[in-house]
Amino acid sequence: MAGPQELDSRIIKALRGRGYKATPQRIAICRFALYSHKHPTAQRIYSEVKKAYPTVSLATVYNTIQILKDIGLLQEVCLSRDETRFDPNMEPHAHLVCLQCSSISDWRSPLILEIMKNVATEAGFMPKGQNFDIFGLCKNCSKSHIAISPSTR
Amino acid sequence: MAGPQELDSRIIKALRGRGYKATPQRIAICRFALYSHKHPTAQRIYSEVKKAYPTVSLATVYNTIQILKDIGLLQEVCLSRDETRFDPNMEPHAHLVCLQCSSISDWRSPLILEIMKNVATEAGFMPKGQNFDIFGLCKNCSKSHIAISPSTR
DNA sequence: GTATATGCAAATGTTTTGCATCATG
DNA sequence: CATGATGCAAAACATTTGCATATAC
Repeated sequence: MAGPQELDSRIIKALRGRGYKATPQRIAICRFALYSHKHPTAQRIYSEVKKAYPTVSLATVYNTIQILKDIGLLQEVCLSRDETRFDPNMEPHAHLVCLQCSSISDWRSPLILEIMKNVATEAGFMPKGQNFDIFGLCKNCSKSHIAISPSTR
Repeated sequence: MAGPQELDSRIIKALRGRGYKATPQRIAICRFALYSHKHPTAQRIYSEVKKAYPTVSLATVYNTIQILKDIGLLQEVCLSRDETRFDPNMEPHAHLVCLQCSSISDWRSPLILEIMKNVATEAGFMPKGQNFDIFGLCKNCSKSHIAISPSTR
């Protein structure tokens, strides 16, 4: 397991390696965006970083997000017009988005890669990336759903 | 094949059946949103309908889109923050989004349903809907890509 | 010391809302 | 003819931009 200071030095290395300055605000933003495992929104990152740096601006948050996208460490997950989230998991995977509690969890499946292969061989489409969102009820919420309305159909 | 007037009467039936009035603007909007096969944006629908109804407003377009979503004839496809499109194909399918020519085509695959089944049995997640976008180069664009830069890697 | 990043405020673009007028059923 | 829809303008948001000041290297 990587400790906090080890994560920070990874971040600093990644930024400097691409010619970006490793400012404290940027490091804090990267820490949350890359390692919080929360699929955060820009606002959420902003609120979080504000605790340590009260004068930080949304412009800086967006600027840093853009850098992370450019260097391939973060991708956008656009669930709906007003629900843009960011995801540091760059491997092909699906998001299980709970319509009740709004939780988002990652789901890895070899079938995703298989679909992308099929698309290439059968449609001549050359895939570069993907975003797969599955909307429904998570394990917890579907339990309580059954408990509350057992005869719904 | 359904003729234009047959499509219109389907639309009118769908609207009235749910207690909505079938105004000419609404019919024109539905016609384009449901049958143009273009995955249009709200602006695109607006421009198109403006040709026949120059005073139509974006508010009416959004209002009608909302109705179509409510009655299950249309869904949102959020490709990125400034690329919200609408899709009348309510069957599970993927979108092949070309990064070069911006074309979007539908891709049906039984593997998508299989993934949704796996998610249910293995993660206890009860899927209600999905959105799967695959970004890359379409058949045409990948051809010209190869032609222009044969040794790229 | 210099180039770059920050934070603020203003601008942008999409979607939503309020309301008086108008058209559908 | 009553209810609900339209079109306009203004409001609400997230995101981007411009610029003077501050900071990293």
